[in-house]
Amino acid sequence: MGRLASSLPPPPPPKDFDDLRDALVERRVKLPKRLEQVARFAIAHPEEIAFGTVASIAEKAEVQPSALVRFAQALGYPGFSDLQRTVFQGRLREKVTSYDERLAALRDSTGPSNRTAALFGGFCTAATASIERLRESLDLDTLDEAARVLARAETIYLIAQRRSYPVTAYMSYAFAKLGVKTVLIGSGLGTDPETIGFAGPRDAAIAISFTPYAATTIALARAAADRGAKMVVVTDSPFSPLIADSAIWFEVVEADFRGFRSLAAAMSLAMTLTVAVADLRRSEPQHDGK
Amino acid sequence: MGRLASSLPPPPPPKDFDDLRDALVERRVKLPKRLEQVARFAIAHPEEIAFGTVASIAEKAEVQPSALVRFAQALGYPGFSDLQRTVFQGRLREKVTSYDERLAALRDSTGPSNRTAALFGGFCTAATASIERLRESLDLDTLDEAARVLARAETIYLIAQRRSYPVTAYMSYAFAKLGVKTVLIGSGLGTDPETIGFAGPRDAAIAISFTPYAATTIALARAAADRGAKMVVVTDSPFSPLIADSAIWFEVVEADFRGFRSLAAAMSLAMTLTVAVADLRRSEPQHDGK
DNA sequence: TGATTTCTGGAATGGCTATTCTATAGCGAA
DNA sequence: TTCGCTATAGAATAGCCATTCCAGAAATCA
Repeated sequence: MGRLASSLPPPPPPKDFDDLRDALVERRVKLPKRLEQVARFAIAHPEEIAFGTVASIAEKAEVQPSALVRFAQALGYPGFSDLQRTVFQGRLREKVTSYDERLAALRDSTGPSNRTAALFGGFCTAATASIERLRESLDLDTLDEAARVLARAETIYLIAQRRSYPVTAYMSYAFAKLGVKTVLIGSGLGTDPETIGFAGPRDAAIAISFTPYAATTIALARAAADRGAKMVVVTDSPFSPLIADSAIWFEVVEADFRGFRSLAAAMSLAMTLTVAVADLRRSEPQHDGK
Repeated sequence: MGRLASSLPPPPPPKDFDDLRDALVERRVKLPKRLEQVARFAIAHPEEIAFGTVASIAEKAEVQPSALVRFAQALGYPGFSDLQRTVFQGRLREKVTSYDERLAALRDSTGPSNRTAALFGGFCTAATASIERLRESLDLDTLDEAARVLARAETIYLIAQRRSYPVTAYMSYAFAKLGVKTVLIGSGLGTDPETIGFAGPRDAAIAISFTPYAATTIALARAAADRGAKMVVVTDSPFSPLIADSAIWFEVVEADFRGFRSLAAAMSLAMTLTVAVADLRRSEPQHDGK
């Protein structure tokens, strides 16, 4: 017995949430599969653990109740209830009381001591400001119309370069997942003009460009429009050269910070269009496999 | 019966802690002596009520267990457990997860007649919520460290697939504009493993992946790490397989709406890293033309 | 491969829980 | 005072709770 005890120097159980989190993240405790699953759930949904009962938590984590108890015991607690009380309920207790203090501390330390922190704050602010502005200015009827036009199209061409390219790249991915046929222009293979040549009156194109408007985007958008494709344009000014070709256009003015404009508003609009089109297709199928 | 019913319009039970507090303080509910005592205790020690059992609370409040039940019923709740869950546990939950709740509320309120408008609102909320959450949880020291490591690198490899690809695509563009040498992986040419083969100890790599982690991203990140490149990882869980290869990692949990996760938080982080690295390079040049 | 240990699912169990019930105490009105 | 009513204390109870236990499935090792 003495030998057995000495061969197992039990590490002390984590005393608060951060302790536990660190221990799990750094794999300082090696856990079997199911207990690992419990650990994931616990880190992801700490309030569930704080307030739930063993049965209810087990159901949500898709685990047997006994697994929860074993998890707690593997960490060095006598039972699950102890873990729950000490770590998860303690975390919330502490949080509320120290909330105001943390806030005050934050306010004090907001000196420019950390330049990177200021950068991060700036970009976050720019992003949320852009989104708020678009939220107020976006015309919902135009949005609806754009979605309907795109839903009716056989193929949707996605045209963007440079800074706007990530937006179409995302749309390309999301549309594909939703089973909507698109062609992503601007992948850099140099065959874009030829690709656009396949566009026709039954297709549509989304063109995205901001000042300074990329020449190729303008040219490609015009080519698509000339071939009769319905155009949906996202740009930053009513005077944008893209608008000439399009009946449907959105004005998206992104806030900038340190000369870098946010993409957040354009992204939100893009996601909306993507899902809206997929929804419409689903409710009134017209261009399935054709 | 009609007369009796109309003489007792039962006031709706307070739905959150502030409601209850106001109702009790303003004496809008008149309570008998012992129940008043319970009310005092509840306002003074809300966490006791949130976490305790009827028996334990009763003991601390120097009251009979049944008094607690009667208290809850006097407020309009069917039993004490309901009051406890709705008001006292809800209060703590809200503090921590207000972002998710905002989203849940949004989901419930089938707001404007226009479905597309609801979509747009949802994606905007998801984006701002994601950004706010990251703003609170991001560790600034890690951010600084990541920027320094990347600034020291000769070449920065950008690894991402699918949903995360737009983020690296943006970084690739922005880094290029700032004169930082990068290699964008995942352009779909199929030569990525070979490209990663050029990475070495003097380079760094940024790998971005969220659940479900793309297998190729994991493989490519590992390959880069094996060759000695410094890794900076952006992922959504401490258990992400990417973290194994990296000392520096960011946890970015994006809110989702209709099953589509936002990219806004990851984007803000990406922009911050990009500009921070460029700033560092400018202030202490070390890897100009080599 | 087979032996041995570890892990897991699921049922069994005893204790504790919230709630109800009832006798009685308290209190205002007549 | 006595009546009528409400509020209370405390015991009774049914249900759920955390935990234990064990047979069998996996994993590990030789």
